[in-house]
Amino acid sequence: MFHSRQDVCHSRARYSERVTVRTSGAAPRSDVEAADAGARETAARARTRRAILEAAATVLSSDRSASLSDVAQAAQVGRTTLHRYFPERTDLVEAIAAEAVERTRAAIAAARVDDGDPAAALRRLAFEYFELGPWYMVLFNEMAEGETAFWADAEEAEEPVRQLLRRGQEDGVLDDQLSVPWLLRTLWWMLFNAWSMADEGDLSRSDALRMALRSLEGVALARPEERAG
Amino acid sequence: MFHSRQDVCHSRARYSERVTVRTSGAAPRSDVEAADAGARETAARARTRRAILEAAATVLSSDRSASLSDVAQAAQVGRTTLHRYFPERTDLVEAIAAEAVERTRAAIAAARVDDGDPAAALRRLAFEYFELGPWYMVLFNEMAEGETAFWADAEEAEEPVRQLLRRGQEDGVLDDQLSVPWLLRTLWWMLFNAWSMADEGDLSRSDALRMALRSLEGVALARPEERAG
DNA sequence: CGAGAGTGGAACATTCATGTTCCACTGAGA
DNA sequence: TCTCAGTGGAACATGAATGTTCCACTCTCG
Repeated sequence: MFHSRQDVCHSRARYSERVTVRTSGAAPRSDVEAADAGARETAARARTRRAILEAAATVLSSDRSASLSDVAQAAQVGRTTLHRYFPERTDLVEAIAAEAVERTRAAIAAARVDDGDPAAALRRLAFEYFELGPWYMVLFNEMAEGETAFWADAEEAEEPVRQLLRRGQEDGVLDDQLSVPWLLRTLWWMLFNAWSMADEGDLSRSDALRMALRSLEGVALARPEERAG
Repeated sequence: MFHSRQDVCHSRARYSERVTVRTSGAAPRSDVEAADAGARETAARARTRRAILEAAATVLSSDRSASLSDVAQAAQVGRTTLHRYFPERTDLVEAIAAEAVERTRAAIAAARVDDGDPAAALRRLAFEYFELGPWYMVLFNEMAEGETAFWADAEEAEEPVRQLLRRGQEDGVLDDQLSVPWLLRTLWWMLFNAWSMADEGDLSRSDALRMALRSLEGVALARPEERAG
């Protein structure tokens, strides 16, 4: 099973091999070499790279089956150029994943998850996470299986959040009948729900966020009145 | 945008045309004709059809990018045979969609959504819906855009559920701060969450269902203590 | 004014899922 | 036994996305 994904990986491996194997004596003729040299990250290159990444996040988040042409077009960049920066689709997705993890860390830091009331911290976190919408939508669309490396990174980055949830449960502020992984995933799903409804235009972004927060609190907050039962 | 999906539809239209256009006088040589004649639904054909549909639901729900070969293999059927029953991928997905809507109606009926306490009815419904897992996972995987016909059917089939939610809100049993569409989608997302976690083996099916129900109630049930605020 | 980085476009090769055809095999019923 | 529906497998055709190369253009910087 999962042949298609595997095959993508194979072809990538084959390509990388071809690139790296080239002994330095060979004529540095092709465009790939130029890209390789550009690892120095000129200002121009950095800008282009950002544009592509940004566009990719937007396009791939709203249309799971968008082609690289679509991405290039959205980035207002030739398909060739796109390939210069991200030789294969995998590379692009990996870059987006890296960016997503990066932003996740930033969001967690900004939410100050270790400070004060866990419920308030969770709320702050949800606000921050909400901004990551497109980035994670891409990942959930593109990466069905495999890509274990990314998920490991993401899990590690979210460790503080898990700690927050545990703390909340211990303090009796959060429902301890629900497991930490469940709560974490619920957080994400709530935000996905909000994102997609906002995307489809059924709802304003702010209304979506409001409902997501309210729902999240409904799920995660301890339910004192039930404790008797 | 969304070219690829469109193109699939185009090719399908082209094919159908070719089939239907054939005037009855032509020599009934090809396999397609045989399939056409088999519309009588022999017992054997019905069984094969079921097997394919069932396998498709299983495979396509757990692996979004599974090929028709994978499906055929899972159904223990030749790829040729699969194409005899469902000439194009679209046909297969449509059949699954139809089955899903069918089962949705059945689930709603079984849950007796119009009877008694809305909260209890919602709980019953969640139990019933939980069984539909694979069928809907396929649809959410395959049908990114378009397929409006299906979604219309699905929406129509779920009208009783919307009515239930409205009733619950009017009775003060369900939270009226959350819109009915939001609640409905939340119900589905909760179940998805449960399905996927169970699929990945992180959780037993029953634990997953338990948490989903508890979470759902956390979201949907009115929160009396907050009413003061 | 050159030189070279950065780019876009046309074009080609490859790969894969898909759709389609044809033929041989099997088993159940007339 | 003959027949025929149902099937599987090999094979070919197609179309799309992808990966890759080459060339011409346009800037900017020396």
